[in-house]
Amino acid sequence: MSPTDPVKDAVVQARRRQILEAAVIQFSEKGFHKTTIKDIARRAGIADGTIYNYFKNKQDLMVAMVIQIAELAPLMTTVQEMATHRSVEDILSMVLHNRLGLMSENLSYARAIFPQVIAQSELRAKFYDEMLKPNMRLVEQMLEHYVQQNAIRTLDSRIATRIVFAIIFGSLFLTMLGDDFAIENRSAFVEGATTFVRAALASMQADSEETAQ
Amino acid sequence: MSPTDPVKDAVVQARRRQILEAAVIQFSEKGFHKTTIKDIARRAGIADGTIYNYFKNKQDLMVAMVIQIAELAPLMTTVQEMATHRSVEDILSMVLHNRLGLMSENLSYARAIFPQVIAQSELRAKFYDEMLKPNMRLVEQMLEHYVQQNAIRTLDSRIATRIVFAIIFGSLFLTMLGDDFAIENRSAFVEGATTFVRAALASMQADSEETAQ
Amino acid sequence: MSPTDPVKDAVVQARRRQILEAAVIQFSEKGFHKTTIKDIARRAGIADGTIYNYFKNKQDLMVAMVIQIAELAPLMTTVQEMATHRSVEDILSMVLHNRLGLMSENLSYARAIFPQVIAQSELRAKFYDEMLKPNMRLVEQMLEHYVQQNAIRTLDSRIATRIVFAIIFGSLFLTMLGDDFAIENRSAFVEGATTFVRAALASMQADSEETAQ
Amino acid sequence: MSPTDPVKDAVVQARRRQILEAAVIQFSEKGFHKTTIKDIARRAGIADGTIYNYFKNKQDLMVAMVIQIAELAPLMTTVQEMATHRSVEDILSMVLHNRLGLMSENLSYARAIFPQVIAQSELRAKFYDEMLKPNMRLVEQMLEHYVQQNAIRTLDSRIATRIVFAIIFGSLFLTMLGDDFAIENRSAFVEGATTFVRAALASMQADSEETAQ
DNA sequence: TATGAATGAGATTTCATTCAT
DNA sequence: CATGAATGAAATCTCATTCAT
Repeated sequence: MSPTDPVKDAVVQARRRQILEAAVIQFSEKGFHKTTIKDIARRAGIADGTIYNYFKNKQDLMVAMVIQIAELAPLMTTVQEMATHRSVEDILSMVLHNRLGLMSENLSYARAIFPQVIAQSELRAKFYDEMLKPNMRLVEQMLEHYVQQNAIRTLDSRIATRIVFAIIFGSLFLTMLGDDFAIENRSAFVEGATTFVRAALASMQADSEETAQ
Repeated sequence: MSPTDPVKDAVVQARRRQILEAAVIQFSEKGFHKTTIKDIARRAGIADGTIYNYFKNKQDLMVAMVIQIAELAPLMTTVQEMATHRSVEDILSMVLHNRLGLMSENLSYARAIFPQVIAQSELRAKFYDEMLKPNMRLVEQMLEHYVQQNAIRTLDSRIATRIVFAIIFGSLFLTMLGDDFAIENRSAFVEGATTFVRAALASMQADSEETAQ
Repeated sequence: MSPTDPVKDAVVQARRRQILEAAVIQFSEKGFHKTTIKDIARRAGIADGTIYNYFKNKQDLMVAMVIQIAELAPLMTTVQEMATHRSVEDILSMVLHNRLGLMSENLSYARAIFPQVIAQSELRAKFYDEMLKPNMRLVEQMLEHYVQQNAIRTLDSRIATRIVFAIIFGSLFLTMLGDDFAIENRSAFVEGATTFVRAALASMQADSEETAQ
Repeated sequence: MSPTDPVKDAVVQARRRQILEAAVIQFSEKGFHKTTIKDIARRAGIADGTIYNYFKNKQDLMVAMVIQIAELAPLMTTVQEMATHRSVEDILSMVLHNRLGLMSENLSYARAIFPQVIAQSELRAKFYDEMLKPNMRLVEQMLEHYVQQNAIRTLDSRIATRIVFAIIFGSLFLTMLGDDFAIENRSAFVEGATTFVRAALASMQADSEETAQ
């Protein structure tokens, strides 16, 4: 068996997934610190010690989760595909839809990782560098592109990007804080947010056109 | 000395504040769990045991912080004062300015409490009921008021409210995640967000007027 | 390995016994509260934490001791075996011999548990219900039996029972208080007590016979 | 004010009594270790620190209680008064009545001190030397006296003494263990015990007379 | 003398991690 | 690889005692 035996590799990956799934559930229910390795092992149906064959330590489980979240989120390709064909508004609508959907589908992940991502600078840096920054950069560049084409103006693209991401993470926040309305009317809320962003862009575009005249 | 002796009361309050300040700093730097009672005591310049003369236990420090944050935030009166004199856009601008300012001034508090507020349902409920819900309700009612006056239309006031609060908390989130731009260009960002919201409202209002014709 | 694996079970029982023995010695020497978990662990030759794999907490060690004392004391069967063949005096002699012997052989246990059995109502109830009450009831019923056969009279069997048990526990008490004579002349004392009880019964029986005539 | 100022002395004694009473109640209810100095101070209606003006430390409260119990129990004089006038049986009856009565009247004291008296060798020695030993010695000597007068025989006076005291402490024990019958039928039980001891003595005396003939 | 806030030593308990089987 | 008992560091919290007022 070579060190890259594909069968063994698949087994290892399956085990890692099994453990991570158990950990996500536990962390999201009880928080990182109140969850014990025993809790995770029980839920995964394995022995405590086995976890240490797949993860360096408890903290490493969190790191793996952040990485997995980052990998789970291929905003890039989707956006790039659309970028050539659509208007700014369409792109931003799509981003909002896509991200908000992703987050509510993975609410357990969010509850599991965000407390630690906020609290631990190491994890924070990882999340920012591997997930947030690339995605923001992408949207930013796209907006720059449209600005240069005079399709939109006035608003600094870095600020606009941050407003969009603020709406995304803010929505997640409201959901995590248990706001019933945001939870129960998710699709209406997503529509509303999209309309809102579209309206703002349209308005500002109109303004800039007027100014340009 | 009666149980409500004012001098003693002031001393007690001062001690509580001294301890809470030390705790906020430590929690925001190292997180709730990695901060020990000894850490807090040292930073406050007192003995470990003294903390327990002012707070029931470590968790009680968190609860006190959440309560203090809620008390620190008199959105209500401010909004109500303005509500009679200004336009919707002005009100929302004010809310955004006010809340975003408050949050970045209390970033330590945010870093200290949010990980636990997300992770602990008890704390979450306290934060939601005492801070978030009343403030959202207030903005919601104000929007309802303008809707009835035909000053704005189309957008469900509950959704609009949530978008505004999402922008607020989302911005806080980006800041807590260490987004340099949001931190370094706070005032520009606040301006941008305000402009954005104004533009969206204006646009939607225009739409509704057209529709109404 | 099933949850009732006999080998594992034996190992667990052995560990529990090892820990309990260490605890009994320490408790009897220093008392429950002055004995630390570390003391017990050291004497048992294990780590502090290991104790908690076998006992819920420190108090649980006391409970286990009381239960063990109760199980250690099969007065019942012994008495019942004899009841058909012997006289009252023989039975009571046997009970005295048996109990006094048991107690001085387990003086460490007595010193370990009685302070807590007296002080804690929960433990007191357990000791009374599982050890004292059944044994007293047994003697009581036996005396009732002889009373109905006219073999003895006059004395209320519940009172007689309590006198016998008072002698037993009182002797234990004197021993625990360090009365040298009671300790050094145990067998003479046991003989004396037996003679004493026999004499009392004989005398009262004689009285009742005279009265009956 | 001289160091033996009687007024001051009386005040000091009153304070000590006040504190000790509070301590006895608390110790008997919650046990020595679960009772805090604060508990005692509250019940006595004074401040924590004040207790330390009257007692060296918490342990000293126990010592004071044992001394007080010893002083409370003037068996000596009573016995000595009677010794010249009465029979052995009367004396022993009196001793039983007196001691059993004393103990049930001071059940709180018993519950407060015995757990510690058993557990702490220092306290045990004090109790034995100052309370138990003198009283046992007294009864012993009295029995010796009657033995020499041929009023009684056969039974070793040291053993007889211990049986009597075993009955006394054993009764206390049953009471402390919560035996309802012993508690509710105290006087019947005391009568029974007296009858029992009388009967035993009478019987043994008869035996010895027969043997002597 | 009385007070009660401050102290800090010390005990219990938890639990991540290791490692022999 | 899997297991889970053993480990012991570390943290919270209590409370007897002190001492400035």
